[in-house]
Amino acid sequence: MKNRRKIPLEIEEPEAETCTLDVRLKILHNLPFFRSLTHDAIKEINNVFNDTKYHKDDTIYFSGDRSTRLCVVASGSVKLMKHNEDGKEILIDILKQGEFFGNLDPFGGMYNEETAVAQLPSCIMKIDSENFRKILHKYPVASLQVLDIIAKRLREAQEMIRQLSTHSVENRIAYTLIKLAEKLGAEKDIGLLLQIPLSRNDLASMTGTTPETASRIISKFKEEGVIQTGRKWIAIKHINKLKEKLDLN
Amino acid sequence: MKNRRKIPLEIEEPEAETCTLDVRLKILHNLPFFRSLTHDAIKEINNVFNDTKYHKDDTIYFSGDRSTRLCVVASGSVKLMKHNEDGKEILIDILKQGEFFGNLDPFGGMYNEETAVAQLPSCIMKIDSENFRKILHKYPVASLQVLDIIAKRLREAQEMIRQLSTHSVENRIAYTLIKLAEKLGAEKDIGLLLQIPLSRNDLASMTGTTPETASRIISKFKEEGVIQTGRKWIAIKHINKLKEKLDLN
DNA sequence: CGTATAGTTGATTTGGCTCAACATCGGTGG
DNA sequence: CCACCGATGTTGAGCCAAATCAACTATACG
Repeated sequence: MKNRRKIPLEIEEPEAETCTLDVRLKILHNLPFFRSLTHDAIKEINNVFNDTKYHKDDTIYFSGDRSTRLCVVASGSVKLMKHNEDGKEILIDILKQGEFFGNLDPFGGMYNEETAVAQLPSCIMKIDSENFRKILHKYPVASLQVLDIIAKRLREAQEMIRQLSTHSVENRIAYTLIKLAEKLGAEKDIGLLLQIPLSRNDLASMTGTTPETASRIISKFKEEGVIQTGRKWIAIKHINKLKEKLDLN
Repeated sequence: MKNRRKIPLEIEEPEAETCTLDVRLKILHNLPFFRSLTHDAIKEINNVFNDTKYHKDDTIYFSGDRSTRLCVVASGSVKLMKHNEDGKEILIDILKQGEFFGNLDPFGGMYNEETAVAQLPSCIMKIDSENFRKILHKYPVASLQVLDIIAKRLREAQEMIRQLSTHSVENRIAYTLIKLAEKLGAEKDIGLLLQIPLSRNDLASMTGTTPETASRIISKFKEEGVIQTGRKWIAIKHINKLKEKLDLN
């Protein structure tokens, strides 16, 4: 009856130790905001970065920590979250290789707004935001590109606000699954497999609901044959059906 | 019993026609991101801007419009909002003199994400975002400052998301009133008067609720003596009491 | 003044939260 | 290799905050 598989199906956990000079240069070069810089510039920039490896579930920094570092995911995956006084948490974003996070405005806020946790074994390249600003100052093109990325995140946040204000939980979960699929989906025989360990709790805190409600909706989607799931994994069989759900309401 | 005044109390509606060269230069100079530029640079920049006057409730642009303009509020006040298919709308922000909005990324999105409406008679200075980028490219300091502003907006949006996910409507309204008071409050005998026409509907769409619920909460606050209100205006008598509300829950 | 718009208030309904009991998975150590 | 246990996920029942629907009042504006 229940055709869910017993095994989490090969979620590849990337090696943590991929931070050789070569890899670093390549990553820096592929960063959207450094892409247009020369090789020499990248080399120079590389010197200002240092990197740290994290195990799964290690905390990279805590919300409220005084810190002025900008971080780049060199490998692995990072969860950004906020938590309330009462312990409730919300998951802001999941970042993959090449995405950045942390503080890039040493004057505005000297402390971190969110908590960053390695979702998988990860290598994080860090730079003091003061230095990063010097780089941006020196390379205006990079500056504009960073601007675009932040602007995009702002748009996404506003879209989230719109959804929280006006859409049902079912809608929001469908939307979130689609987004995750676009970002982290890998074609498998079972469907578009989300290449991250995603618990009901994670999904709930991404959509502003409770694990119980998330579970109910997921069960419903499963019954409808739209997705397949197991413990900490989700695969989407019919992304179109999910997208249809967005239209109603 | 009800001590609310009959008259909207002097909300000064700024003149729409304050877009003389002098004023323009002054405004440009006071823009947070141009503040550090020389007078000559400002003059040069001024040439690339042009301005348009809007009456109250005029639409500056519609969500979805194809446009690559960046806008700056020279005078007046602008509402940014999104609306759903079903007509429901959310109010993203209210902007005053010196704040900017619109599209500054001509490559990312060529169309507007929100609708912008003049909340008061307003003068809006506009620049093609391509030209704005040229300016930013030329003046890296400005670029970094724009970055900081966008980053701040992102943080605010994320805070809003957190609140929508975890706080009660009463909390959110209290929070929103405090924010508005900080931004738009003017000391009057009745308290901190919010210098904008703010309907229950506006308040509701800023906090992700319905006008009815907003009205109920506002009534409650009024009974508690925390605020005074009338048609399209709110004055805060005891902002501390509002702030206390944030702590519970 | 009269009318349209904005705001209030009540009654009813409901989506989703809470609390609670139970099922299942997967890792660990015997 | 299996049994066990903690973490994770599921499901049900009851409840509550807030949405909806609806009737009504107050306000400003022409």
